[in-house]
Amino acid sequence: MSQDTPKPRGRPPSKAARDKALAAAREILFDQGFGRLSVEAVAARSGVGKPTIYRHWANASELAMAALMAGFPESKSQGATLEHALSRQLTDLVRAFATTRGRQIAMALATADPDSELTRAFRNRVILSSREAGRSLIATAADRGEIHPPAGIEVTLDMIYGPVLYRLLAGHQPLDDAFAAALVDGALKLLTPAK
Amino acid sequence: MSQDTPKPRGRPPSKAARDKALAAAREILFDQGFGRLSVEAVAARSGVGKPTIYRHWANASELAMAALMAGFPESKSQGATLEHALSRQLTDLVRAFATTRGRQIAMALATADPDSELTRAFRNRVILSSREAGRSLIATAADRGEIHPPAGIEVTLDMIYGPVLYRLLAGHQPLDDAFAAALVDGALKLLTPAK
DNA sequence: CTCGCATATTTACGTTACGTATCGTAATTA
DNA sequence: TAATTACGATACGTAACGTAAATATGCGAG
Repeated sequence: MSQDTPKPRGRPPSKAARDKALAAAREILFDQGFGRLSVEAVAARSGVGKPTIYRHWANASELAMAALMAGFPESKSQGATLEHALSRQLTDLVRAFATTRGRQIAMALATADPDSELTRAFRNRVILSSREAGRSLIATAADRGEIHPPAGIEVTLDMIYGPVLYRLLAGHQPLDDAFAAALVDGALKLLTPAK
Repeated sequence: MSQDTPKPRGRPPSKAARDKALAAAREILFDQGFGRLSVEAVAARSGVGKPTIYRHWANASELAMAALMAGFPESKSQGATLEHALSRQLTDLVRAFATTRGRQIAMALATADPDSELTRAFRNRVILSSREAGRSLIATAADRGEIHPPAGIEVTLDMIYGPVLYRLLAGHQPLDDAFAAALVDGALKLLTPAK
């Protein structure tokens, strides 16, 4: 583990250039949308050279993911009871996805190369972190006897968090607080064994 | 209802050209993927003129949706019991989304103009038809007393069908038959009131 | 201090696809 | 026959792609 600094020679990558590109990308995403985010537009807006951007990200989609990831809130919801904790978490999550950013996230996710390293990071950070937080909430509640540990935890988690993406993409029903509350109800029904 | 033929003058739109374009689009989607589907490529492959394609569809994304829609199986699952019917339906659905087409559907959905008429049709036909089939399955089962009609039917449906899209996009777990079976279990747990 | 390296910046290039316009032709109705 | 409309072919200007070349710049190594 001592050789992880193989002595970087030459001019170091400019963090300033990287940050300027990310900031410009965020601005474009915010007021023009995902469809307008091109590498050329980011280069023009940020003053960073196009080849420099390509040295940092493979394409516009990866740049968008990086921009969307930066400053994404860590999901660390807590609460006295499982119901309370889930309620807080799902309400926040649904509200976050109800914004314009929600659709941009969906577009980035669908458009991105599924095998890319950054895509995996993006999924973990933005999509799956809430799911993992839910997993630990459930584990904690099971430990203190509040619920029985569910048999199929993976599918249970999918049934709690999947509907959010579903409504976002299909658009058949609104992403609102009532939806979050109903999800909590459903989750508890899944986690409470029929007596 | 008798005046719906306001006498179309001139040369009628060629159904042959339309079909050739759709066929070429399907071929390109099948062996090159969504990213390679351009209007120019479809025009070149089909022999249909580019302006003609634009006369039928607004852009490549709409053309892709039309191609993906054509020949999409109607979800009309049945079965003796609710469990059996759901099992058949969800197994088919999960298998359909596990193919390459699944990702193409997601990309089309995410990149399409959300307000477009064709996008709505696509959502209804490809994404929401299974959900509606599930709704009627549940209604039938409730009618014959197999289950109690759930309180929040919309969210219940989302919890059953949302996870499929979730796994497709997030890619954290496989889309396989075991997943479908576990979804059936979860659905029944939601639909069977705790005694 | 100077050398050499790796990156930044700028400019330019060839490619692809976009979406539109124009053209002459084919098909259909009045 | 005349009017109308869609067809295929072709060409155009624009936008963005991703890469290359040339020069400038920062930093460690000798």
